[in-house]
Amino acid sequence: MSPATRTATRSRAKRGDGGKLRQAILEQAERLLVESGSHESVSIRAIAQRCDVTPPAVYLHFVDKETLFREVCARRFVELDQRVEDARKAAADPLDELRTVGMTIVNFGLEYPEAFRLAVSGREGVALPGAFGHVLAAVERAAAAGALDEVDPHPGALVVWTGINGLTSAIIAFPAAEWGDKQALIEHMLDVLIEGLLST
Amino acid sequence: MSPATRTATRSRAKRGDGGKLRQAILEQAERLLVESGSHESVSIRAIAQRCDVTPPAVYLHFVDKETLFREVCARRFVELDQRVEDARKAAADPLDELRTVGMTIVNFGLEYPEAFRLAVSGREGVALPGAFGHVLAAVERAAAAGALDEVDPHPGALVVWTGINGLTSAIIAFPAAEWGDKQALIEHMLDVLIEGLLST
DNA sequence: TGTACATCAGTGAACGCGCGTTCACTGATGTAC
DNA sequence: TGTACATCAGTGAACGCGCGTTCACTGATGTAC
Repeated sequence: MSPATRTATRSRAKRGDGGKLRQAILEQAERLLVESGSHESVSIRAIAQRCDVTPPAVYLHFVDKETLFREVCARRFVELDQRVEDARKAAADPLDELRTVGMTIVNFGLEYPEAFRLAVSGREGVALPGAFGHVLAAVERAAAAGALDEVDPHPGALVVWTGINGLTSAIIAFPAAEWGDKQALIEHMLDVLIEGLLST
Repeated sequence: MSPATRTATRSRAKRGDGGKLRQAILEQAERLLVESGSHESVSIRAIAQRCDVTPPAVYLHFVDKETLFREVCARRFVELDQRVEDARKAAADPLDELRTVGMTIVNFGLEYPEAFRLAVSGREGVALPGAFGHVLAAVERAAAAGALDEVDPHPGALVVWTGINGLTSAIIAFPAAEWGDKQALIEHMLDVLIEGLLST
C-alpha cells in the first residue's frame, strides 16, 4: 500500500481513542498469525501496514513483539473458556456434555490454529493447557453421574484430550489432505473415544 | 564457538569425502529444525556453525535452503515409513496388525521425538506421512477379514492415526505431566480406539 | 623418481535486505485564562 | 470571545543485526609425465 493511500484511509484517532488502534493491532496481528502459521514470520512492520500506521506506532500500545503476541493468545484462551462454558450449559446429559466440550475444543483449534498450536506445543510452561481441565471435569462429572461407569477419569480424560488434539493438529498441519466431511469426522472421533471408554 | 576451536575440531575432508559434510549438514539441519520447530528460524549460518564449517560450504552440497530442508524431510518420511512396514510384517492377525502398527508409530515418536514432530508437523510437505498409509492398509485388511466389520476404512484410519499421534505429541510436549504408566496409557489409547471403532 | 599441474573442499569478505526497536519530531486536539 | 499552551497519537529517519547468497580466493591432495 502506498503512503498516499495509507494517509487517505486512516486518520489519526481522536484524543481518547488511542485504544482503537490497540484493538486494530491485536486483530491484524491475529489475522497475520493465522495466515502465516507462525508468529516468527509475522513482522511488526506487516502488522503496522495492515493497520495503516507506521511501525513505531505499535510501540505506543505494546512494549515489544513478544508481549503483543502473548496478549493475542490470551484473548483467544479466554474466549475458549467462555465457549466451553456455554457449550456445557447447553448439554442435555453428562455424556452429551463431554461430547460437546470436545467438539468445542476441536472447532476452536481449527478456527485459531496458531493459538491452538502454541497451547499444545508445551513451550509456554510445564502444565497441561486449560483445555485439559475442561475435558477432565466433564469426564469426572460423567463418571460421577454413572454415565461412564468403571472409567478412571484421569487416564480417560488424557485419552479423550490427546485424541481430539491429534485430530485437530492433523487437520491444521495437512489442510490439503482428504478429510471428507470434517465435522462428521470430528463427531466420529468423539463417538469412537466415548464408545471406546465405555467398552474397556 | 570460536574460530580457533572450529579450526581445531574439523579438518578438511579428504579428496572423495565431500559427502561426509553433506551428511553432517543434513543431520544438524534436522536437529536444529526440531529444536526450533520451524524451518524459517533455522539459518544456514547456524547449520554451518554446528558442522564447524563456514556458511558458503553448505552451498557446495545444496543449491539453496529450500532444497536442503526438502531433503531433510524426505529422509525422515522414509525412515518412519520403513519402521512401520517392518512392524507390520511381524503381526499375528489383522486386529493385532493394527495394534502393532499403532504401537510402533507411538514408540517411534517417543524414541525419536525430534523426528516424530518433524514428520507430523506438516510444515515441509503437503501430503500425509507414509505411516498413515500403513494405518489405512491395516484397517482395510482388518475390515476385509471381518475383524472390523461395518467400519469405513478411511475415516476409521484417520481416527486411529490422528488419535495416536495426539497422544504421542502430548507426551513429548509435556514430559513432566502426570502420565502414569506411559506404556499402559498407550495400550489404553489403542484399546479405546479399536473398541470404539467396533462399537460405532 | 621428482615436479608441474589439475582438482577439490573448503574460506573470508561482502552484497542487499528485512527485521525489531529507538528517538527526536509534528501537528491536530482540547483547555485555561 | 480569542489565544497561548499542554497533551496526545502518531511520523520519519535511523540504529545495529542476522539473514541467504555470491564471488574471488586458497591450500591440500592426487596424478601425469
